Amino acid sequence: MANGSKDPKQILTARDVAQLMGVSTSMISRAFNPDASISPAMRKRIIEASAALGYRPNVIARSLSTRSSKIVAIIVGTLENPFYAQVLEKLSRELQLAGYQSLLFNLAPGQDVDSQLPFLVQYNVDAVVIVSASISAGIANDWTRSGRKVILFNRTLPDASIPSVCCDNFTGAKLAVDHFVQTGRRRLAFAAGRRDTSTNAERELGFISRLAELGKPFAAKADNPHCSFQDGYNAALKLAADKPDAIFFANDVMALGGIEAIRKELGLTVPDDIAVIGFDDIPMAAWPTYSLTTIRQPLDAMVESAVDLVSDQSGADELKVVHPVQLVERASTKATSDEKVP
Amino acid sequence: MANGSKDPKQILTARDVAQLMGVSTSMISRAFNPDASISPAMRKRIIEASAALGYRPNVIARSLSTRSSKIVAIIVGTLENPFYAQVLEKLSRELQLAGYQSLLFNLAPGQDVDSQLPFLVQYNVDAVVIVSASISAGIANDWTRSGRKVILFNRTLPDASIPSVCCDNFTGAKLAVDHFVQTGRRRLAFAAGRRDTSTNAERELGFISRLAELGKPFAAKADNPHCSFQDGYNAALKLAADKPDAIFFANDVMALGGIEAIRKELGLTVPDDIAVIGFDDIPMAAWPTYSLTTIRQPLDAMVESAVDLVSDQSGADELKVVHPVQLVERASTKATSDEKVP
DNA sequence: CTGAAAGCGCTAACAG
DNA sequence: CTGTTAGCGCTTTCAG
Repeated sequence: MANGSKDPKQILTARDVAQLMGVSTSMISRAFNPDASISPAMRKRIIEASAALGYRPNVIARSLSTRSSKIVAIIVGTLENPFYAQVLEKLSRELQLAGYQSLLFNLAPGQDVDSQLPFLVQYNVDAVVIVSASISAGIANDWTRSGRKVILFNRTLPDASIPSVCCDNFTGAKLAVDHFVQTGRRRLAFAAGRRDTSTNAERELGFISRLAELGKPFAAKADNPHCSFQDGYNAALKLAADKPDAIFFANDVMALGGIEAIRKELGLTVPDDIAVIGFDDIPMAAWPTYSLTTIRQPLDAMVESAVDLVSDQSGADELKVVHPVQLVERASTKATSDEKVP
Repeated sequence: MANGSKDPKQILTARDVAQLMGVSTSMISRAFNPDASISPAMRKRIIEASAALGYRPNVIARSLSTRSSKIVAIIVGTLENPFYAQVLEKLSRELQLAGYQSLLFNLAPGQDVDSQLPFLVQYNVDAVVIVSASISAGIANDWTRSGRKVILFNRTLPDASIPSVCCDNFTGAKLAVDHFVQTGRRRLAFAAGRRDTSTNAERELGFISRLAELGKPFAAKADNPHCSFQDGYNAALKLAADKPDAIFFANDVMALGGIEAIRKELGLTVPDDIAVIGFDDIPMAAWPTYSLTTIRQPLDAMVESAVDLVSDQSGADELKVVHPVQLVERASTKATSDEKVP
């Protein structure tokens, strides 16, 4: 019972360590603060003692003082699209490496970012990264004005000066058209994603404008609310009415759904009857059954840019980073029958 | 320039609101605290004024006082398996609904939980949910003893008294065996996952013991370090040497890889030549190409249990929740040729 | 039911 | 370089 020395709260504070070492608490604070004036010897002593005692500065208390929490909020929608699961994983990992922790906010289907932001202010987050969701320009500007960082990932907002990192969707779509044309396709169709996202709008614009540049006809287009596998499946069926010999899907998940529909429902083959190109290059695109030609987003580079923006002290606004894309050719667009996907 | 009233820091504190309303800061604190003694009228007035002014209590400051942050840490490994992406999504969403925020910790491939835990203590997290990763009994006990909650999701730790939520892996595996046997399969093989996880060990045990109960022979078994698509692919090839007519994979992702190998590499069909069962019931299992029979984990119920454990005040330790599983029959085990997966 | 006062654990001037 | 003194914004006794 009578545990003589201390109450059993088990967890040390800076003052405990200070008393134990016979120094002031400021000293122990400084020891953990890279650019504080403290003698190397003292710092070493403190760090070592802390390690031995198992003391670690309380981040909560620290952020109350500094008004900077070293935590960044990541706002994501559903993770059912593996691409976003990858984004989240890499982003949070890289942020960790850069010394940040990630507070995860899941947007329920109907929810919009704007309504969630006020919530975040309570957490003193240093930045919020919005992955593939939209935010209204007004709110975004309010936030950046109040000294907080907002970074869009995979979206841009033309009329607001918030930093964003994207890939070159426009060029990506053009690459798809060119590849179709080079491999002899004539009737190109497009399975669009949600109309209200910059990403999809850019892909659609790239597709259509390139087709126009080449003087090629445009077979058909289908719109899709959710960008899901099922949407891709349905889109392929709808587009089939116009007899396309190639379909560009706004993302890989939709393309996989499309391939399923082409095979199972229409009884056609890919790529012989219909060639298919997707966008993202998710791991599944490489699976033999699909072997999907796609436009690869340079995810690592994009994540790196995002982390740079988060940790950037320069306060440079209006930073819109655009990464180049690359077409990855697989069987879903090859015409030679020995390589075709059955 | 001369913005008379206040400095432009934009963000209100309890004291600001208190002064504006001519009450004490304690009052505004109480207004936001459900079980504090305050007159309903006063509370109403304060809540309304706060809403109008855009004031929200600062969570950081609050958790410094209360030593409870209303944030829970979720520790996950890779999200490349869609099942875990789903877990993360649902878990964080439900926690949000229950008033918690999720701090996400990504374990790099080599990293173990033990080394990360000390890190978490800094954040005053109310609980940590460890998803599909292992933790040593010693550390786990230390944590629970120091008043913090640790909850294992999809793992158990027999020799430690930490709460966990799992599905009935053992029975699930038995169901798979029974289903194979009932549909006339004779040479059953098992593609195991990592040996060092309770989940996989239970599945393996269930499979083998049921086979023994039935007096059936055991065709073959392959071990796999990563439980990935590629692992499943390789496992199928290795197991093929023993000519099984049915393979049970430790999870769906592996099963999908196995199906690919069976079709593309071995030139056999599913289910005619080899029937396949997976585990988890990820969305892809239902895709027509795979139409994978699988053991469904009741994810919603499991997440609900986890949230209950997090918010449970009863302090009841030694809570190991096990949810029943269910076999979902699809084409990968049907023998009738009109339904077979070509 | 309400106000005053004393912290939570840390950082940030300010002296020495 | 080091110690002292105030807070960060909120909660929580303790009086009244």
